[in-house]
Amino acid sequence: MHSDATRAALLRRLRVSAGISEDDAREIEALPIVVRQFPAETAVVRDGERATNSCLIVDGFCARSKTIASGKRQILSLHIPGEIPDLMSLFLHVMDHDLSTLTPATLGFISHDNLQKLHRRSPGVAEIFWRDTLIDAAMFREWIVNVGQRPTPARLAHVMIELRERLKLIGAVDGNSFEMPLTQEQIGEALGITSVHANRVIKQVRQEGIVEFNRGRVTVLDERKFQELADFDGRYLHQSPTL
Amino acid sequence: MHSDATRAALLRRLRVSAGISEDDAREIEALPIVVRQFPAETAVVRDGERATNSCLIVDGFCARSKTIASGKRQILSLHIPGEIPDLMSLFLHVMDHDLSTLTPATLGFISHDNLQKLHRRSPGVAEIFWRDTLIDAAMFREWIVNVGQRPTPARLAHVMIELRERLKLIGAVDGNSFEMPLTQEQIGEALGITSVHANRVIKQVRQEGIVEFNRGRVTVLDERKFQELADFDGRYLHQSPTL
DNA sequence: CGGCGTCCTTAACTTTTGTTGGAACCGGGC
DNA sequence: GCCCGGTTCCAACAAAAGTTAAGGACGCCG
Repeated sequence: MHSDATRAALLRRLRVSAGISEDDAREIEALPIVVRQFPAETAVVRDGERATNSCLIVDGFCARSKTIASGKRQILSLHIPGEIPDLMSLFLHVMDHDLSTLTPATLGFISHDNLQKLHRRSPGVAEIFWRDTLIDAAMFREWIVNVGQRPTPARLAHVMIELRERLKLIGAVDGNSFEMPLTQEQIGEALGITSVHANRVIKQVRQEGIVEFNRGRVTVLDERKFQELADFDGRYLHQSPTL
Repeated sequence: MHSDATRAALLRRLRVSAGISEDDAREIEALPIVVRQFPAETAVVRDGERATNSCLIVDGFCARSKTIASGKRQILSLHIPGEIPDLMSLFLHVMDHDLSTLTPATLGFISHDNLQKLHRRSPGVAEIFWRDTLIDAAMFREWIVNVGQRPTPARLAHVMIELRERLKLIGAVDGNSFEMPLTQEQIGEALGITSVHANRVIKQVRQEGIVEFNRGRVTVLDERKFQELADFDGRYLHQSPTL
């Protein structure tokens, strides 16, 4: 079958994480997708907008965020190739948050019409996508815990490990290092702290020889300490479909 | 049709929030539900358990939470009659958080088998439930923002208003006051602060004449100040199905 | 009705985090 | 090579939140 690069990461992810059947894979391969390039730091969909497409990340990094009245911004999640961060807009038509690129990105747009049709035709695919939005919610739950309860160094380590575990699924971890293209300002927005405090925390874990963070790349120096610091239990990622 | 009290709050909520059809309502009325009583402060399902049922709150209040290694607990959401807090376990079989009662509660258990069958039979119902889990996720997103970015008095007010707006749907708001059966310890766990700080914050909003909180009941004294403090925009609750 | 346990309340003190402002660094464009 | 804008980094100080400890209110149960 014709399996183009656009869908490769998505199918790879679904195969590992959702145990997709070959029929379902074919259905997904047949989905019409319109590909478009975006520069870094650009809004893809904005809070309040009405969406008629959902967006597959083909290449690059994205983030979801909300901005409150005072102007403070909270990053809700990071997204990598193979993910469809705004699948929820299929049923929640008006966006309640922003989706934007972190890096230059190539995105594939899938119309809600076509997704709906596919669901009617193939309930199995519908379940896979439903499950995907449920995992999304599970990640939000863990993010709440991170921001609400963990000491700031643990927050940083936790976000890093979550990202790494997801990057592994698509084969994007290179030994002990991986991409995490955020500025310290953005790291602060993800962890619920200011950028200067983010800087303090990064400095601290660096000095303790646990992890290096440089120009959007994480390098783990002491895996044991890193894990211990992060208090990470990957069960919430629900990466095993059989469970 | 036989519309018993068990399903009343659920149907009321779905009618307002999801625009359910009469056929779908009949399907839901026909769902077998096993009702059980629970005392206050009791686990219904625990983190790590494998669920074969989902649980409809018929009466009483529940909360979802996660506990980290250090023993700290984060409350993720509050739940009221008519909601199915663990609908997600339909596809994410092993729980990644706890569901427990806050008050004495009567809960109705719906087997995953019956839910699956209903979805196959009636895709419209499946979409309604899917939408419901997506709203759940939207509430988590807002909860992240609350804990991550808002000053603590605003956090408190925001959680209160969210609860109130949801209680309105099932007709459980009595003028300017409504139930919120949490101890100050639990409020702290919801807001990501300690119980003594929760006490400070409650004292402050009380002294400013904004809101009273007493033995699990909220009484709003100054609605304007309350709204302003909370920075509340209910769009994320997606209570209008047409949008 | 007295005692016990839970929750609420507060104070004093410590630690964490935010704020402000500025210096050093770094990469890209000219 | 050099300037420019955005990061990164840092220090000094201020504010917010955590910790510990203890007294008081309140309801429940014996």
